[in-house]
Amino acid sequence: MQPQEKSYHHGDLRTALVEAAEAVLTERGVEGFTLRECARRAGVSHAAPAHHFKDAKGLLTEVAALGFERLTEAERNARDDESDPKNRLLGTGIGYVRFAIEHPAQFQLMFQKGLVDHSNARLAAASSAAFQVFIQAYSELYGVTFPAGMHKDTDPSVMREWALVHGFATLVVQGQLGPAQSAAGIANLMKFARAVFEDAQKYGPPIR
Amino acid sequence: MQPQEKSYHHGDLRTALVEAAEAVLTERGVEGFTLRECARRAGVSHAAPAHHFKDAKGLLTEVAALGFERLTEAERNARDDESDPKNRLLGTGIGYVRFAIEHPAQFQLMFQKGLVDHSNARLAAASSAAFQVFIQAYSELYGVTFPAGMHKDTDPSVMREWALVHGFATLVVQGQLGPAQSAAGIANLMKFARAVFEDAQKYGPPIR
DNA sequence: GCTCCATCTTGACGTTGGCAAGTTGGAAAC
DNA sequence: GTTTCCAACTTGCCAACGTCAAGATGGAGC
Repeated sequence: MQPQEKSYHHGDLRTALVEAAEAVLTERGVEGFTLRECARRAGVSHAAPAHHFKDAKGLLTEVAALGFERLTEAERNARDDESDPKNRLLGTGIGYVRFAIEHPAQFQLMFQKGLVDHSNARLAAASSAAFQVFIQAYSELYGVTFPAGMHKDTDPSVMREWALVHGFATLVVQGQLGPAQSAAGIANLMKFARAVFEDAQKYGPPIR
Repeated sequence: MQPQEKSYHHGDLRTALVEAAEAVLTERGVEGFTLRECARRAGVSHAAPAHHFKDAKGLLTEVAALGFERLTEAERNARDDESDPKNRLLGTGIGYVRFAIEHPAQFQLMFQKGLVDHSNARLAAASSAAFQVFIQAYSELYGVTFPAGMHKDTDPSVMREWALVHGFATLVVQGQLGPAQSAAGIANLMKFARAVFEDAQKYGPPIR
């Protein structure tokens, strides 16, 4: 950003494209994304991105990986907002939902098969990390341990928690629940999310 | 299908296009869908669909509405497969997941904002009906009643059930869990789904 | 001061969705 | 039985897209 915005031949085009892609996604949604628009916003020709990303999917994969890293951060932050240790798992889910609400297009991209390259190493690592925060919070709350690097589809109890949170987040993003644009709408949805998760925890396994 | 496949000027192009669209979605996924390919498969020119659907979104909306109607049927069938009345809610969820696994592209389409016209009456009705089966099964199991035509985002307990099922289904469709292509993979996932839902029910509210 | 090559540009190709204008042929009207 | 009409379909066009190939450019390193 700061170092010579107009060095013309150079400049940090790679990150500029990633930032442009995020802006396009935010403004126009996943299906409104075009590679050429990203190039325009970065101030380069339409063929320039090819020198930094193999193709459109390559750029989107980078954005998705970044999204998973931010999702992980959002989970951790919301978890650490909870003073009561019993609420740390709940908080993780709240952070998950809040990220989805605040970055709906990125969230949609991250979890949409075919739009990103799932064999990408950074993406896989970031995706796994986001899941690990979840499993860690579960382990701490219920006093159980799981093998490191456990597959996502192993334990029904962990899956129950993740599916609940992910289901709520996707329903919001997909517009199946109330409007998530205005600040009031967001606040309502977040309150509702907490109510749902608390309801689930109320009937959950005994807490150690 | 039967009546004069080649009347040339006529024929049931509307339904032919819908069937072609479903085939394209199945073969190429949501992002591989093109209106022109549908026209090709129906044996008409690329501009013919415009006389039956306003645009590509119009055709996809029809397909999505049909999908919701089939989802409703799948929920009911799986629910009625359960002899034990306590398992009728669980069965509804199983039917939901099975539909998603067997028609991943359609499922993705149905729940993707921006690809379909959400103001479409038939789509809204079909979507609502699919939710109603769910809420009905919940009511019967737990002996509570909800106002007819209740909004989706009203009751935390119902939402907890729906989000869990929808979350599991989307995670499967999005490829976050195991492979869902082979018959063995599908069977594994369905078994896992049942385990997750049973786990949730184990800790659910007291059954009347 | 020269050379090299990564970076960027220009231009092209094939494909898409959508619009406009022309064609066709069955059904309704006479 | 002929004519008229209009919904259904075709052809042709446009702008925009992603991607590829070939040429231009200019800073880094020698």
